[in-house]
Amino acid sequence: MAGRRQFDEEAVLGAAEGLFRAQGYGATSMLDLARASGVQRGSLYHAFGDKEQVFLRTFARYRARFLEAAAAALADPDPRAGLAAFLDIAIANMTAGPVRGCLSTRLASEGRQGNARVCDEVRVLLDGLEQLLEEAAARAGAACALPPAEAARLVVTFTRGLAVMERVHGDAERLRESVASFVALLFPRRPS
Amino acid sequence: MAGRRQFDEEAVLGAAEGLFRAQGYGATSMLDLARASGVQRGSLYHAFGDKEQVFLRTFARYRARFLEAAAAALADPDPRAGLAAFLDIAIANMTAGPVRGCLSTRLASEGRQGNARVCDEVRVLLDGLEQLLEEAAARAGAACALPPAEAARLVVTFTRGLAVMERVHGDAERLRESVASFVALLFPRRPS
DNA sequence: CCTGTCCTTGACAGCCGTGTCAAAGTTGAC
DNA sequence: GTCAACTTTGACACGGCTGTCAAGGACAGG
Repeated sequence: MAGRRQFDEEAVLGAAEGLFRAQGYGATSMLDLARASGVQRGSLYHAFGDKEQVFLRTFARYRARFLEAAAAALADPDPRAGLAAFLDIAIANMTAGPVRGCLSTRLASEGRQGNARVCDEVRVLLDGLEQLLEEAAARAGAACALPPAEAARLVVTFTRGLAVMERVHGDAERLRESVASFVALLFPRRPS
Repeated sequence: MAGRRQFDEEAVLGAAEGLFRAQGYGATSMLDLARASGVQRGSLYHAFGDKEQVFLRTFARYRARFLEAAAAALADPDPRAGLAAFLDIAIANMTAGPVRGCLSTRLASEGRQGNARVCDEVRVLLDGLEQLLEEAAARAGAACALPPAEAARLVVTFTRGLAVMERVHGDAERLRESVASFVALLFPRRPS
């Protein structure tokens, strides 16, 4: 029952991600994490320190994965298609799989009141995303109806709104309709 | 120390609104409500029943106030100005005063996991808002770059995104910049 | 004045969550 | 084989939150 570490750290972080995503940071207890991962609470304290550390490890993993996927989608040579692909990923990210909800938006909503460190980490993710979007918008040139910086901020803000609407309606199709409207607005079809 | 009710119910609901706004539903305890309102916990249970009832009373009051203000702003004969005025109100709603944050977005983020009843109430508010916006967009006619229903949903989604960004950056000016970009997109200036 | 009704207050039991720790077991290196 | 280092496990003390309740005070109507 002891000796070398018994549990798979990746599996724990995966379980933690699901819980944080569904319940947020504050409402998730170490007991929840222990139950969901099948690891004793004491072992988690021993291995990670406390909940904040579990979170930081979980979120770093999530952020890397998310930004990588976003960059890949935005790399499409057609900027309009790239934006659409990115937004598709964003929707899939919050509606696919057993656990719904957008992790970063869930965390962001708790604000600094919840945990300042958590809030800072979310900001880093959103700033990184804004950077990617701005570069993509810059590549798009005049096809984009707004200057790159403005477009990037608007897209970030819009995706946060999508995540909130997912919580309220739980309807992925509805989100896709909003995305279509939004893309049409930001990348108007040229009357050629 | 007893006899007729000692406290002002409105004052209690006002304090409750501030707490729910800043901390959300789940993270606000009856003890918090008691401390913030200066009313003993037992009295609150006696007068309201439980936290959910306090919430429902608080939110009904908030919703009526918010929708009324929104309708007033959107009544502007110039639809573009109406939308801008509404978005100004939305920003003021989440950045003015001692307590920051948007109540409905904070609540929405907790989703059904938090409390299904709470989520339902928020949906009622957002549906009501969408209705108002759709009517305003219909009045705007071709000045609005999207069909009324799509425009309305997009505006609702966008305001939710604004609320999340407020949590992350706490910067009202930044929100106003996003609003300006968004209005420009939805109500493009005619090259006359 | 008296009585029923209502409100306030402090206390209680029960549950949950945290963070710590000692006991006990396992492993790998020497 | 021995030993040190490490992990697991259950237990503990502590504090917060909930919902309830009995005791007691205050008010209004008869």
